[in-house]
This record gives sequence, C-alpha cells and structure tokens, in this order.
Amino acid sequence: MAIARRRVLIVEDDHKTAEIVRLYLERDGYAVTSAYDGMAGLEAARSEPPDLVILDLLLPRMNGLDVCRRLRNECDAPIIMLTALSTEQDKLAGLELGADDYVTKPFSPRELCARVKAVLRRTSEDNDAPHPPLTYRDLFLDPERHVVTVGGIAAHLTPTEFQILAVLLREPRRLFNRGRLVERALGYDYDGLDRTVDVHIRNLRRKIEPDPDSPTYIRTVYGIGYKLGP
Amino acid sequence: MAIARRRVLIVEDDHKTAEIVRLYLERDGYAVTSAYDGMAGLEAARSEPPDLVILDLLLPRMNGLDVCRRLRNECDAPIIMLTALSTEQDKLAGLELGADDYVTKPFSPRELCARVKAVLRRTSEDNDAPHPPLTYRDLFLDPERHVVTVGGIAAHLTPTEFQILAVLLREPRRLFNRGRLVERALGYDYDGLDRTVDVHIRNLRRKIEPDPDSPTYIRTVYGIGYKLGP
DNA sequence: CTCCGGGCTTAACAGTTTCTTAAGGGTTCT
DNA sequence: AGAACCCTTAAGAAACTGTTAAGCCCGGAG
Repeated sequence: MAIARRRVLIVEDDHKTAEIVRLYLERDGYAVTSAYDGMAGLEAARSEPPDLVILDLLLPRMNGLDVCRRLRNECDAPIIMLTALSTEQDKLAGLELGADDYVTKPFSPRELCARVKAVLRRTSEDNDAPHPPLTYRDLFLDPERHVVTVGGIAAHLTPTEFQILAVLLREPRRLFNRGRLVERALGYDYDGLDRTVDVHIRNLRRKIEPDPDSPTYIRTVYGIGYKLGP
Repeated sequence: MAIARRRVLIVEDDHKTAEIVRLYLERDGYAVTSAYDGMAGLEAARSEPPDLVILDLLLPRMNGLDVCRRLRNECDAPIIMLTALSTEQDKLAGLELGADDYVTKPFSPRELCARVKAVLRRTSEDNDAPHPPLTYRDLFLDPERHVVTVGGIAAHLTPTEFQILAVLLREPRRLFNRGRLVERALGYDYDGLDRTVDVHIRNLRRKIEPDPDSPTYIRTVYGIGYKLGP
C-alpha cells in the first residue's frame, strides 16, 4: 500500500472487546491504539492524532458523549460511536454531536471494519480536495453546488438520482451491478430490492437522455447492471 | 442466472430449524446444504467448499467452537454463529475465533437472511481488488467494464458466454472438461447437461472466431473438453 | 392537527433476451 | 463399420428489464 497506514484509536473500557476489535483492524492493515477510559482517550488523541476514533458511549472517567464533543473541537478525525444503547434518541444524540456512524452492540467485528473503511473513504473524499465537477460528454455534475446539466440545460434530479449519477460519472465505462450501485450511492447498509434501482435508472434516463428509449449515457448490461457509456 | 449462486452450509442438529433456514435461504437464491453434527459439517465443507457457513454452537460429535476453529484453518468462508446462548462471554468467544457474525436463538429467519447477505457483501467487497483485463492474441476481455473485443472490434456476449470466456482466458492452453468449465463460470451448484456447454461454446465461437468452422481460439479436445489456444 | 406534495419503494405486467433441452446429422476414434 | 462423441438448429422455458401505477413516509403549509 502506497499511502501511510491509517491510525485508529479505540476508546472502550471492556478490554476484551477492545482486543478483538484491534485484532480485526490490524488484520485489515490499520495501526491501532487503545484507551480504556474517556480521559485516556482524549490524551491519546492529543498525543497521536488518529485518522479515526471508535468511541464507546459508556465509559469510566468521562462519558462518551463528552469525549465526542471535545474531540470534535480538537481534531477532525471522524468518530464511530459504539454502544449497547440502541434507541432512536441515543442514535440521534450521537449523530448530532458529530459522530459519523453508529454501531450497536453486539456487533460483528467485520461489520465494524466495513464501517471504518466506509467512513474513512467518505471523509477523505470530503476533505481532501474541493470536489471537482464531473463531466462526461454533454453531462455536467457539480457535487458542491448540487447541479446537473445536460448540454447546458439544467436537469432537476432527486437526491437519489443525483447520487447514482455521481457514482456512474466518477467511473465512466465501469460496470456496476445494482447492489453496488445503490450501495455506493446511498450507503453500504442499504437493503432495498434490485428492482428499485431500475426505477431510479428509468427516472434518471427520462431526465438526462435525449431519447430515453435508446439510452446513450446509461447503458444496461443484461444480467449484470448498468454503466455509463460503452 | 447472471451471477453464480452462493453456497451456504448449515451446520445445525435440529432438523426443523435447519429446514426452515434452508427454505428462506433458497428463496433468496442461495444453494444450501445441511449437516447435522460437527463432523458432518466439516466434511461437507471439505467436499464442497461453501461461500458461507451457518454454525450452531451446540452440536453433537464436535462442539461448534471447535468446528469454527478448524474451518478457519481450512477454508476462508465467513461464519455466522447460531446459538441459544446469549451471554456476552459466548459472543466474544465466538467472535474471537473468527466468527463474522452472531445470531441468538430464537431468531427470525428474515434477520438471518439479512445477515447472510450483509456478511457476503462485506467479504466479497474486500475482494474488489482491481480485476485486470485479460488478453490472448487478438482477444481482449475487461471484467470491470464487461467488455470483449476481438481485434479491436466489440463483441456482444451474453453473461454466460462472458463468464466462460473469462475462465478460458484466465488460463490459456489449459484444458477444461465441460463440468469444470461451467462449474467455474456459473458456480459449483450448476446442474445442467454437458450438451448445454456445447451450445454456449458454439455461440461463443460464432461471436469471436473469424471462421467459426475452423476455430483458432477455442479448440475442442475430443473426448475431454475445451481449451483456449493450442 | 390534518392535508398535501415530493420522493422512495414495491408490486405487477408486458416485452425482450438468454438458457436449456432435445433431436438429427456429421465427425472422430477404435 | 460401429460406437462414441461433437456440432448445429430450433423451440419452449426461464430469467431479466422497462414501465406503470399505487402505497408509504416524511416534512411543510394551512
């Protein structure tokens, strides 16, 4: 791997859980440090700024929410909340404080790893560069202003349509099956039917294809999925 | 069938539970095999490597945890633990041994299906290593774009034809009998006639051979099968 | 609070493409 | 020559997509 290993900080009072998570994350190539209470977590984050923090909500010596709040002020590492509580309220509280994702116990380590990966991808995309506009032939999509034009004429897309088009536009000619497509567009834990994707594609085509009956932008690959261009 | 069906192995001593799970999974398009004790489970996994294992913790003739450990050494299929125990300790024990997820009885078949789907998606997403294009003489096949060209001219292949060609292209000059060929192309649970393969090969030849009557790419080996090149 | 509208999802149907099977005829091996 | 094997064809079955319309959820207006 060309880029430096990402550093993940685990703040979790149950040593056993922390160890398991460490095991899985290290196997995935992350550099992991652990802290076993809130204060220690803050200090660890100060001395070695991590790329991502996994934060238990129930902690000795400073509540997870407080840690979250402070972390937010001091560094801009994304935070994944980890907790036994699972009511909507808790979830909202966590997300409002700036958590980037939320995993409830008991969780599968693989799932946590997947989320870590997803969050890092999201945030590094968001932060790295001001998102440049995407183009393909007559299509133009500006992620920052949330604008799509076809041959200079604005098209009014719904949020989902916008995201799907953005995914396709990011890798023209690449084939996506329906699952991957919505996964990238709407988040990895999406669980809708594949037919739903068809409908979105149809609506998209109606808005961006000169002749929706013989699409030139979004092509169907029978038995697999969709792609942009030939 | 566009994508090869995934194979799921259920290791569960309660036949009734196993049957219910099988029903649901098959409805979701998985190929399911069952084993009713630990030893049988291991043997089943050896003789027909599954894509995922659902493993009861309490089993006759070898504890679930032992089976888990051994499976981990022998194949890399993800494992979902299934058990009546629900203490934090048991969960940890299972997860530590490499289980990918953990479902406690009583469980809803739907939830189990959802987890199966989630785990398979995660693990197969890890395998989204860039699939490099394959070439042989004038043939060019790009798995990511799902494109095949012969001497620069695009050929329109059906999903099955594409998969078969990909298998051949991955190991030029290697001889495949008909069974192995579809097995690799369409999944290990395929149960069609050998004659069917002939038809696919014929259709393939018609699309990629300059002169389908005297093939230069896909050769027939009398009494055995097919191979790419001499 | 209720109503309304946009957007997402789902179900159903029709039209199309692809897969499988069977059967006849040709080819290769012994 | 006989037997086993392969190629070709065509037709029915199965699978997949496009399309429409109805239902649901949510947030905003009245």
